Amino acid sequence: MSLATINVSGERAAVFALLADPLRLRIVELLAAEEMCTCHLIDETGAKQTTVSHHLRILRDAGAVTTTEVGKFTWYRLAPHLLGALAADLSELADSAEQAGRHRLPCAP
Amino acid sequence: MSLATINVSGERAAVFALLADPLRLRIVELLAAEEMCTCHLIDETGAKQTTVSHHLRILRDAGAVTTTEVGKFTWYRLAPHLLGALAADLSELADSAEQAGRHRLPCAP
DNA sequence: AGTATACATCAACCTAGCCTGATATGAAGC
DNA sequence: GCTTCATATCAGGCTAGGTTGATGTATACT
Repeated sequence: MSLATINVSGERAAVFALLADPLRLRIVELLAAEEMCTCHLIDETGAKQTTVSHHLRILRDAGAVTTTEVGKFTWYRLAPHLLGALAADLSELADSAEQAGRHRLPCAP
Repeated sequence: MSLATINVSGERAAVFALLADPLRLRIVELLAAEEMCTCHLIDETGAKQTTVSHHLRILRDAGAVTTTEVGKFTWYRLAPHLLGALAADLSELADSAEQAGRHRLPCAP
């Protein structure tokens, strides 16, 4: 596998990893519906404050969310194109899987 | 958060987790292009046989791939609708994120 | 029958990542 | 200025999961 391929798969895998935790995926789903501040997310998920803050940091570090601070509240919204790009990638993958010829390569050691 | 919601997010997160490892994602990408046997996947990825076998087991257990045994070879193909369903879910999420009204809920403790 | 090949499983190790209690920071209100 | 509230960070414990060498199990070949 080429280095480029490793990197591409690695970067995409990193974005999938963002969605691979149930609580973090739930947070992303909530933010997909509307902008929310940390207190809402704690309320809606029922998770501890530190836990929610931990996952928000992961999403922030990955550039998946942006923040606006208003007084003592911090508002989170989804970064616009990250999910869209991933959805496009995944759809393309699913399509090629659908249309892939089912011929078998020779097994020639 | 309701139990149902936990489960839904949990199941979806589990599918995303399948794609969250670079090597496993690479394997899925390769299988999206054509049916392959283990030896091809080892070749293409450059990973050790046991490592590839380990990831194939995870994909098998999750129902993401199906196998056909031909002699001493095992052919893997992607399960047809798993990726498609996930792509649809993700696109829906991305769309709602795009169209979400940017009003802010009150923060009323 | 004996050997080689393809693949799976096992056991052990190691790292990444999640959860949490304690603590820090910083804005609001009195 | 002190307290309160919202949120972030830190440090520690624990678990899940990735990698790997050794080993098991078929199948194919001679």
